[in-house]
Amino acid sequence: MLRNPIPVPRLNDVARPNEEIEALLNEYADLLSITGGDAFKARAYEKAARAIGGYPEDVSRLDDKKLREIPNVGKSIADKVAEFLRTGHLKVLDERRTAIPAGVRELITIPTLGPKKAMQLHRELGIASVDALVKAIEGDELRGLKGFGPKTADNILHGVELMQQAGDRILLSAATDIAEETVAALREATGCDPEHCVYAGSLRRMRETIGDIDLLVASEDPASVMDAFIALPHTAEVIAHGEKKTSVRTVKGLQLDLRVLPPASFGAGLQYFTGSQAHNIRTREIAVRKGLKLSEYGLFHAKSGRRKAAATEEEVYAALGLPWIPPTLREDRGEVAAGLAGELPRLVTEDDLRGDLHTHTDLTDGLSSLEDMVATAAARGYAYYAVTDHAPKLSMQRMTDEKILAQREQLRALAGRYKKMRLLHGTELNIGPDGDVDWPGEFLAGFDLCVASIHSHFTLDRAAQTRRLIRACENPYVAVIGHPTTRQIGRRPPIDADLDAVFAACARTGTALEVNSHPHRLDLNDELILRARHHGAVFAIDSDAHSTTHLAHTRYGVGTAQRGWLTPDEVINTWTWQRLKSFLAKKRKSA
DNA sequence: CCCCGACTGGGGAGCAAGTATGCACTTGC
Repeated sequence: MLRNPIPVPRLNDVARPNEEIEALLNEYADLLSITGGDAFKARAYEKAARAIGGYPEDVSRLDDKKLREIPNVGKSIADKVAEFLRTGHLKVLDERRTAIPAGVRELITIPTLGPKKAMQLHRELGIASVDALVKAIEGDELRGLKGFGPKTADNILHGVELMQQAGDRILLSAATDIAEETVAALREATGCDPEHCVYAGSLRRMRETIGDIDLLVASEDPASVMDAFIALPHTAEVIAHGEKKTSVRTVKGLQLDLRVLPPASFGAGLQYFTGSQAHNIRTREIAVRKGLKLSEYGLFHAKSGRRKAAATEEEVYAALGLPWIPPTLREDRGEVAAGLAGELPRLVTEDDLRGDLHTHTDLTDGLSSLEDMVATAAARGYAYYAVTDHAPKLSMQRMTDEKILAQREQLRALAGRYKKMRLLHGTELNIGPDGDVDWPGEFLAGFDLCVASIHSHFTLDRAAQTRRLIRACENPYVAVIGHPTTRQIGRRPPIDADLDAVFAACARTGTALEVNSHPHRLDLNDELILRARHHGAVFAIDSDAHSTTHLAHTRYGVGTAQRGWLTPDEVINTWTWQRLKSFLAKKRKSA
């Protein structure tokens, strides 16, 4: 079931049509499954939504015939897409929306609460929002309702809590899209200097979720910029509108703050509004000790009030005796001390990545063909690229020995076309409850590289989870542990395991830990990367792409890796193929 | 609803886990 519990705000008329239609079709599928009837129909809409969301071409530019060439899009759905593109509405969806309150759809975003139970709650108790459900549980109103025992109530409350941890925050990827679109629009505004129009805040630091978006513009003409900002089509409500700061809430409820500064203060403002607050407190302490005062307008001599630095961040940091500190490090995790000591890490960047070691094709649950995935990878300039489709134990994917061996032949045949990129044939193995994987060693030896991940039995106890992960590390053919904690932001908690023991096992056995770049995963996250580093483990920043468009998700993985202080030397897919090859070979020797 | 292989209709994944219930249903993968 494709759901998105975290509201993904979109600008009305600048959102990518593919994503807008994906959301619409998903909503329709949800409403179909709530009202019951043909389950396959709802599934068909979900599949089409996914296919359109991941489709590389802008669907608004496709005619009816081309629309129907998208896999899982037939006549009916193509007609609906065309209807939406033409009219901005979908009649059948509007009808369903009238019949089912939005809050009922919201209910099925609670983990463990599906369409059947949501509809039952609505039908029998008139519950039409998450809040109303929580109140009903707390008021013991579910007692006697068929299918809702005490455990179910507990699970619902726990699920709601999980959702609320993500709170009103949205995913890094969604916030990035909105911020980039808004910045692009503001750069066109009268009085805006395009060179000094950026986003700051937690988004610039690349936190995994974002509460609101801070925008920063240097201008001598603030009023014009503010007016242009308010006039953007996504604005639903103007919260504050002043000379220096304007805040709006978008149609999807996301807050955007715009601050306009004099050009001479831009660097100080950027430093200040990037944060984090804890980092700013550190830098201010240094300023105070030097007899200086740091604010969003600049670094000043405390006594004379004379400005010492303000135009660029580099200047401000330099005047404090610090090198420029990358925003992803500004969390008060020792970056100021490291900067003072001249020991800031040389962080891994997207340019450092020489390949992607975890990707899928339409042989399993991917949306793009092997040829398309490989061509897109080559266009990214990779030196090597691994195709790692799901292994048989994830039975929903229906993988067989024959299919994966046929894919290997196909890949080898393709290799001749790519002189600069080495194609690797791999698989994403399933780590069973005991730590076993799908195939025996002799079959695994045929792969160039194996990722191994947990896809089931998420609730084993701590000892069992730890044991299974360590056993997977000890498998000589497992090169990478994929999305090690299996958490999904706002959806699923991480498994309970003694991760320090697992990290130590990775370091000992020469197994890389994945930094999965999928915006819903970002797994390992920054804090766990920092912990794993201490054990001497190495990492792989992978896209886990299920579509050609997902290969670019590595930007979020790289941001997360930077927040974990990773250098290229610690990331195996920045290495040359020669070095990576010997890394893989060394572990296999233990077989 | 889509796809496929047929030509008008059938199949689409199918199981594990958990809970409530008394052997069934829902959820999630």
